Amino acid sequence: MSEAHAVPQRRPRGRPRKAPEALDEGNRRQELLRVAAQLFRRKGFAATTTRDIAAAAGMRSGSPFYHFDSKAALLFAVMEQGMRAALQRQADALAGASPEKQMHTLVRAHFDILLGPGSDFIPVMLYEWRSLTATQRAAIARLQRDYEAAWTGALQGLCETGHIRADARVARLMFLGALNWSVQWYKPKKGASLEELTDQAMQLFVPTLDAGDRR
Amino acid sequence: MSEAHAVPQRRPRGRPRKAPEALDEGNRRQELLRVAAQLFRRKGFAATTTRDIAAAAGMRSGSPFYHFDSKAALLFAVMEQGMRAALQRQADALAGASPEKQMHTLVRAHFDILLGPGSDFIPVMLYEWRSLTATQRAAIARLQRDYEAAWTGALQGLCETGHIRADARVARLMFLGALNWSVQWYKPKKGASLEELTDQAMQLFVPTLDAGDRR
DNA sequence: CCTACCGATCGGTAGG
DNA sequence: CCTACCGATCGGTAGG
Repeated sequence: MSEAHAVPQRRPRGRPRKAPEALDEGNRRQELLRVAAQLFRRKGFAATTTRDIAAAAGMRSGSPFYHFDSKAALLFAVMEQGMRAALQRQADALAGASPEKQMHTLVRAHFDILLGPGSDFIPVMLYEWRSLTATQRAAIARLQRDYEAAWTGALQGLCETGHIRADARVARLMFLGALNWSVQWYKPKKGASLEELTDQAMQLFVPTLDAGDRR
Repeated sequence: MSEAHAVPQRRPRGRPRKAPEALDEGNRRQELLRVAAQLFRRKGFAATTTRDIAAAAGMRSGSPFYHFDSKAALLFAVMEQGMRAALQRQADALAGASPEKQMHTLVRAHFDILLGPGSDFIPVMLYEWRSLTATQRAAIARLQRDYEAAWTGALQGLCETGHIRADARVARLMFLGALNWSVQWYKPKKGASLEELTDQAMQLFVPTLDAGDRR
């Protein structure tokens, strides 16, 4: 232990600073996003105050504005990060799957994105769309189009092979709607696992697919 | 927590009413519910001010509180009235339909409730659930259970006859989720009619049903 | 249902 | 990242 420095400086007001590590700033920002996503999901964007968010991150009321320009910027960052993570997860899953099981892979990855651990970001996107400005909306919509493209591809294949009777767009909207609704009723602890849920969804929507490809 | 049930408690003070016509007060109250539903749907409950609502109804800022105890009571009244109307519509539709077409009837009525003219009440319920108090939630949940009971009945029949492969509860959640999601993307003007949408949903969900019973 | 108003709270900022 | 603070806004109320 080194002896305490006798620094003659005026004692800074407030809580003594921790050691300024290089990664610290990014960590604090990330922590803000995490707790903001959680609160936005539970209480909604408008009903969540920046003071709520600061407190949940162990900060004072003005401090979130050191990391984000505004409350609106925080909401946007939550959705953007959520969509980027979702796209990554989707791509990883599809890369290691056979073409026949594409649909199953998409559903399984989607449930993980919606209901897996730490998954508040996409639910916030689904339920706070109207809280975005037009500019923000356009940016997130671009990411969503990439995400949906994978679904359109898989669904078109199933339409052409007669496994699905509806045009691919309507099928995609209905299918994703059915899955997205699960954030309203799924309870991780009790009930089915995400694996079982995936099987049930596949059996319901593509019953004519070979059981081997359905799972 | 406020007692937000729609108890029309009359305030003792205030200017004596003009013409004490029975319908007049109800009309203003009904108008408030209508514009509140519209605003709650567009901007969300927390982001809608009671001043917004008053202005949309052509009133001054304090006047909504003559008709409703609180903003929370207004939200509850919107959802309650929406559910009562939905139950009525569902019952009417089922009363005049053959048992085989039960499923088609339910889907068609549901689209009407969600997307038909003047249909802001149920979308508000779907997207502002978290803005209710626990007591309010319990009251609306009771109405929802009645609404879902009709679906459970129809879906159990389809499970037993092999038209649907999943347990009735999961099937109900997935179906209603798929339909409910339509409030996010359906545009009344362009695109399919509600009748066409119903046919597409039926073809997607119950492809093995006879075409005659599907429509 | 209007006028006039209040107390609380909110997003955000200056300066360190 | 904190302290101290501001201007705006909000839900709600008293009294008529």
